[in-house]
Amino acid sequence: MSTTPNLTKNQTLVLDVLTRSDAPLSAYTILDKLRDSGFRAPLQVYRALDKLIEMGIAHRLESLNSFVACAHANQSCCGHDHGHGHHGTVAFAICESCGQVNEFHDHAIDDRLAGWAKERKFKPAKTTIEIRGLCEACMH
Amino acid sequence: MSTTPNLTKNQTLVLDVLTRSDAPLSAYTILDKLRDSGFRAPLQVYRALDKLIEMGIAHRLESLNSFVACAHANQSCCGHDHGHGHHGTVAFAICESCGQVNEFHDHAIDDRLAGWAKERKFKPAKTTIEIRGLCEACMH
DNA sequence: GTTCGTTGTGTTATGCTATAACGTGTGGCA
DNA sequence: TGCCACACGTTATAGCATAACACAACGAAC
Repeated sequence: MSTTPNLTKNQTLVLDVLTRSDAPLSAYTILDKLRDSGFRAPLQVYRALDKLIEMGIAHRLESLNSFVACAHANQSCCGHDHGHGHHGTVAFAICESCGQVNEFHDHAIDDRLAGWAKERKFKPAKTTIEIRGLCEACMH
Repeated sequence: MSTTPNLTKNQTLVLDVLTRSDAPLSAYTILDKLRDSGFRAPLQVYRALDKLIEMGIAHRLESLNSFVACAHANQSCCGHDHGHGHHGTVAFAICESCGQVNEFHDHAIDDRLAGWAKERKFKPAKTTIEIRGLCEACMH
């Protein structure tokens, strides 16, 4: 049932690193972690990331210049399966203390943004929602 | 009634450049535009930008690594005046063809994000909402 | 199977974005 | 006067991203 196309060797390596990490990673950090696997240049990382993001398996966090594996890969959303649990726009809550990221989505927000866009005849291609702050564990 | 503190010389210069531009500018582009005014180093721009953003007079567009003047400076929002028209979170619609940016805010979205945060005891510090796409004029 | 286009890959070089570290100058204020 | 806070100036460096070129692997069409 999975619509995941087979990943290439480099894509698999990058995705594995992201999946094993509990915090976002920069492209250069990923590169360092993959030197033993034969990676030598940033482009090898960026090219793999581009594809993973295009497939919806990874996300870029704009406010951090770094990357995470999709937390909802291969999950359907609210009964609809669009491939990789592709649910409208994804939002991120990023703890500035511990670095942990919480990925979620909210149809009400999607609708609201879609409504704004429709009114103005603006055609959305990609939407970024990132909340930076402190998670419960770090507020003490 | 304005709560704007007096801006320093460098802050004024940077804000003027942003205000005159009809599209976001990168820090280095601002630097180039201010060489004749005596600017020599990126830090002069970044320091001014930091203050302007702190005051809410300018915004950073995370997905573009660039900056705009606040479109709502000195305006109150829905009857409430919090200084610089400080209304919850601001969202941006960015046209990837012409570069124009539309700044807006939506209380329903604010409420929704605040609700999510409250449920998880997450304390938001700064929220980024950016829609990239095509504006009406560029869709033809 | 050969030809050809597409896609992934490897490598070098370069450009853009942002901050560290240090020093100077100025104005307010006890 | 002496101190503090803050803006400013400068050099150097760190961190993020892509251009340009070359080669290899694969599949489709003939």
